Amino acid sequence: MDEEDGRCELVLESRMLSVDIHILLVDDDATSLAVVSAMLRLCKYQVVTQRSPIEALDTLRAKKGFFDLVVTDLHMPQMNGLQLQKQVTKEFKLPVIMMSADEKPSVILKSLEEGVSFYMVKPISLDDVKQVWQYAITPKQTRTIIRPELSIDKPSKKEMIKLLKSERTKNKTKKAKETRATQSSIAKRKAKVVWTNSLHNRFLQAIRLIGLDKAVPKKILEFMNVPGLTRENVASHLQKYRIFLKRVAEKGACNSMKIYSDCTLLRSSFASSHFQFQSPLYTPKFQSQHPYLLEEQQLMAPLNYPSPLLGANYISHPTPPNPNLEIENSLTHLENQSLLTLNKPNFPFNGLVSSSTRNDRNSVSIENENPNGGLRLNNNGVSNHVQATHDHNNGGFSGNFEGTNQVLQNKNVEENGVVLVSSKEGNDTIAFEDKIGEHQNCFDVLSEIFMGHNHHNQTSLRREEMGDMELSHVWNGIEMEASSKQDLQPSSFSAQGWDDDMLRTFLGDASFS
DNA sequence: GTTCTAATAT
DNA sequence: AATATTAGAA
Repeated sequence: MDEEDGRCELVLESRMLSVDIHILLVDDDATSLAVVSAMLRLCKYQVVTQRSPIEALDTLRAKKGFFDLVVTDLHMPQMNGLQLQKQVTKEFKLPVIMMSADEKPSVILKSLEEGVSFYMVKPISLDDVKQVWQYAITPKQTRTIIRPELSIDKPSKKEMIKLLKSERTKNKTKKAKETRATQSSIAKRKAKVVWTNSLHNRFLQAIRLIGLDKAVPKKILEFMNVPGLTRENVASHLQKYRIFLKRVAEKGACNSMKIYSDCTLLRSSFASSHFQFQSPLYTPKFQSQHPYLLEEQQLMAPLNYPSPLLGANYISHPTPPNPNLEIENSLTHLENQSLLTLNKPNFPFNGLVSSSTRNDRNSVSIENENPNGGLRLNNNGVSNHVQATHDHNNGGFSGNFEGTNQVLQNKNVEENGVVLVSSKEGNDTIAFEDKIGEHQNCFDVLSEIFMGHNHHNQTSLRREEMGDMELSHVWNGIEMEASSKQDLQPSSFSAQGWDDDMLRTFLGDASFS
């Protein structure tokens, strides 16, 4: 292995960090091994290759502590990828990335369930490879937010072949040249922060706590309390977020239907590209299975804040309260209605959000927790229609309607993929479903609608844990949990429960007649 | 001098 | 399209 080049440079807070990521690559197929290895090296990882999983384990034993990550093929004769993963996790506590041409959801799910960190469908793209470092052990402090911006143009097939040739003939001059060019372009611009849904949720949470009017980059950064994130990162994101708010304010609630249909179109185009599933790194269950991830919990400690209505009590959470928070200055606004206004473009529901997977379907449900009125959905037996009845006793609207029809009236439901489905009677739940493999997890659609933000490359998928018929309440990341905890506070925070404008968005104006 | 924000670059 | 960078205002 060449020790001189192959460095992965990350820019973090104006300082250059140089981190070597050592990857053990296992694949019985020689061609595949060569290609993937070349791609990894192109992205400046340190790679050791191995044709046999048995020998791979020997290598790991011989060089204990040397590797940060194992990337393995799934189908191998002596020992398959999952067996290897099990052994690697048990013996070395190393993260394992699975590769396979198999894109059957059942296979992908099985792998993730077994504890694989990431599943890449072959043929592997350079984008896949660029992401790989995030699952390595080494750059702990940066893993969740900073990605090295390896400004390499996607090589054409010809270039890839050329690259492989130069690899084989060890054309070092050319390689060194390429490396230098790449590194100089890396040094020029900072690594991009990937605003994942969870990071964005944290951003929104911070804004809620501060108040939209007082939310400026420095303060948001302080509240977000995410190591490595800079004021500039937040400023940039805030700018985008404000543009989104403006757009929503200008178009008004009626036109947000248009936003919805735009989203579904976005989804359709995404659905044709191949799927990537990301492990739910932040769920406690996942973390408990992977000791090396426990540190991450501290890294992304949930925002915590005292509830003014609960006195000195903190909302139950294992982590200590955010020391940056000043109750007197920051939370007084929560006692009036401004939160409702704030919530509107973000997360209008006073309830719990979960997404899960059941059989071949993704589903997302929003459950209204407001005890004083809200939306009630009754199962009318038609799976892609929803019936809603508002609690009349509490001064809201009432009536039955088929929401899906209203929203998707001009669309072919089959094409759109996302359908509204009703839930158990009395559950106060709106649920959405789509088909795995044909469409993106509908959670991303909801993210787009509620938060004006959708990170298409990071589709997350949750497994159902309960029985067959019930949707499980698996939190979609730690920030969702934080936000649900906020919503569990007394309803004075969001006086109306369901937001009328949002209901119009989903259910159409006819529902209010 | 620092931070914010609109504009602009990548 | 998303994020970083910059320049001038606050």
